[in-house]
Amino acid sequence: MKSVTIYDIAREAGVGIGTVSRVLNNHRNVSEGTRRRVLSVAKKLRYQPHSYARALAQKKSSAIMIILPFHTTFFFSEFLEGVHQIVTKQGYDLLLSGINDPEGIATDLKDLRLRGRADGILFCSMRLPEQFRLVCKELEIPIVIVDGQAEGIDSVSVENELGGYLAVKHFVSLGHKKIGMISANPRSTPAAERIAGYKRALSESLLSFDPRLLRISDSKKLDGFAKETGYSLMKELLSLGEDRPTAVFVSSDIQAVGALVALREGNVLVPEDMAIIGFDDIALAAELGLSTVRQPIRDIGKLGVELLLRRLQHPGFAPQSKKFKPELIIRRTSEINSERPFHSSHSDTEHPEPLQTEPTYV
Amino acid sequence: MKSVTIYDIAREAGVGIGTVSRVLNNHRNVSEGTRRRVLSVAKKLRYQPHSYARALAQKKSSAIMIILPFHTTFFFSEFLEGVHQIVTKQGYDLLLSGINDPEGIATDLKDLRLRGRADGILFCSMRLPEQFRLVCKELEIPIVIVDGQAEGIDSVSVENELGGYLAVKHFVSLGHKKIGMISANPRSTPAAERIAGYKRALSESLLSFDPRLLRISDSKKLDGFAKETGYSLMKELLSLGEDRPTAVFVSSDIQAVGALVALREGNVLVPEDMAIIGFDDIALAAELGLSTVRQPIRDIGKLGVELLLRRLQHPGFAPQSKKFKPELIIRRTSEINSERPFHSSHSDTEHPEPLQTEPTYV
DNA sequence: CTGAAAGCGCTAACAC
DNA sequence: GTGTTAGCGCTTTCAG
Repeated sequence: MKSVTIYDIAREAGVGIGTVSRVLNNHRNVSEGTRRRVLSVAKKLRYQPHSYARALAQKKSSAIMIILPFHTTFFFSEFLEGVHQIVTKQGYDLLLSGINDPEGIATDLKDLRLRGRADGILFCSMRLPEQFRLVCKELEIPIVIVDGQAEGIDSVSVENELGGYLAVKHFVSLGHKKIGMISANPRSTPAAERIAGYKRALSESLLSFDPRLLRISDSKKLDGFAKETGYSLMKELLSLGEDRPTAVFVSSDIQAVGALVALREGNVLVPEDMAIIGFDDIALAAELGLSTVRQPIRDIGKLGVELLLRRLQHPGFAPQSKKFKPELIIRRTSEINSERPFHSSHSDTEHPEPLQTEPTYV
Repeated sequence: MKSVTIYDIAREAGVGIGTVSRVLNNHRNVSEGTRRRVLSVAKKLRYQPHSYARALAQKKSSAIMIILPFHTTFFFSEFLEGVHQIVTKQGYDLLLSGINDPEGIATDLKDLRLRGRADGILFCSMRLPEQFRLVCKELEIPIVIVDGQAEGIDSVSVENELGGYLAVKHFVSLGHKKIGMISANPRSTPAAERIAGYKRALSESLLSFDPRLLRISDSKKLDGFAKETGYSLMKELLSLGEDRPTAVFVSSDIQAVGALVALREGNVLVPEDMAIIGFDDIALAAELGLSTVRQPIRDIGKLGVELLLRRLQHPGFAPQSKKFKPELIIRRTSEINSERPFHSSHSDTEHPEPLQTEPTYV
């Protein structure tokens, strides 16, 4: 390894390595003369600090590990961009750890060997295994949960209950009386909360809750946040015949996509025969004209790291649970009168110029 | 830092730290007895190795850095999953470094300080700055270029020329005579290659090349791989009036999405009045029924790291430039006779079951 | 087989 | 202000 170290530059500049270190780290108590000299030598030698050596000496890795399931494609790109943006600004590295199968998460986490590797962890969209939590506690690595919650741990998420409430209230304002819901497995907290919002809106609107109209997935896979779930549960709703709902709130966009397939197969017109609102506002939603409850995903990412970084600096704080307010995005699938019957999603109102709308990612 | 080190376990097991290290690293020359004893103590103390300390001592970080632009959303998720899968299997970490603005990439790369931080780099979807290349060379960090190429460097990409060729040949087989193309900025190699394929197919089919039908973006931003580009260039094509093409190959799906918007605004039926084929096969494409040239993105990711890891072990090899063959995916936007006039892509052939296929909406 | 010792490159006291 | 000296936790000779 011929790379240049602080020893090289110390020798060349005729000073001690301590001084070099001080200069490189912007410490005070360095005469302007030597500082300049050291700096120039460093540049000449094209010195690059060795991050791990520094990490060892400082007992601080300057890295954030983010753990997320690969299958929630909804998180990628935009979320990571938000995180990355502030992480790097603070001089941290981003360690990415994807989980292929949230079911087998415990095993995956075992291999993580995160001792000294990351100063903090961003744990996304999964239930935090108790075991893992303990390991981190022992290693004194703080965790921030994103898109989820747990007692005594910092977290940032969206007000799911409110989201469900808003969606249903919108249906009510449109005059719907029979409002159904397709939900993921309520053992997932977000799913449970969205159901709660659905129920609150119903009762507040003096609409009785009809258990037949609430279809809940018992799928373990992804807790039911999958296209297939939306498809099959919508089939169930359709089988109700005359009693089927005229509007359905679906607990995620990806399920809503499945539901729309079922509707098309059943020749049910959307939104005329059945209105649909999803949740998340993934890129697909905009393109498909799917009304939805939007999560400010990039901001969630940013706030997540901010919380984490703050805790790294002030470990004492009481754990916080931040909540973002979701936003109802009305598109074609819940419009009452859509002039353009078919593919008219670009009537989005949130952005004036059609082409500036939802930057589409996948 | 009260975490347990090899000293703790050495003391507890009554051996030297050297022995502990040997046991932990599965070295030979350790008696079965001590090995067992050390291992049990390690487990009891819940020892976790410190990755950075090890990295320092080994002069090997066991990490791969992946550098990609955030805006090529097409890469995320699936690509990272492919990479992650094999990276972790080999005991490496994944360091994610996103580039917000490929224009300012040089600056971003400067702050990377990758000395000792990563053993290798996966450089995706951007032109490799010469400066950066030199730095890596000096640091002896091998680079593999993904979705691009450069003289003397390992790379993996797709046969873009062939992709363009296939798309246009398909149009020809459908009877189209006036075939246009919307392209990103040809200073991007993939874009240039796709144009070449377009031209080859034309001449091979004895169709004369009409310069007016080839619209090329001169946008610097993302090299024109953006929805806006597709939109405005399609507007240009439409302004040709009677001379406009009856089929258009678009150099990326994301641009094709923009083009479709322009078509809808112009009341041009797809595919009746104009057929469209994109490139990439992002998830949106399936949902929108967009015909496209598919890149095996996950495999590209896998092969990329494999190349990289191989080079780490055998630095001597001559640089390789691997190419995947793209695959033409026919969907609604290039079908000749679709019974369901607009959004009826369910005739996809690649997946038998309806839910596995590309559900489109109503 | 195994213990002791010498680093890996850098930071952080601690003297001068 | 600046040089020197301990480590950080682990791997790797090198003796024995």
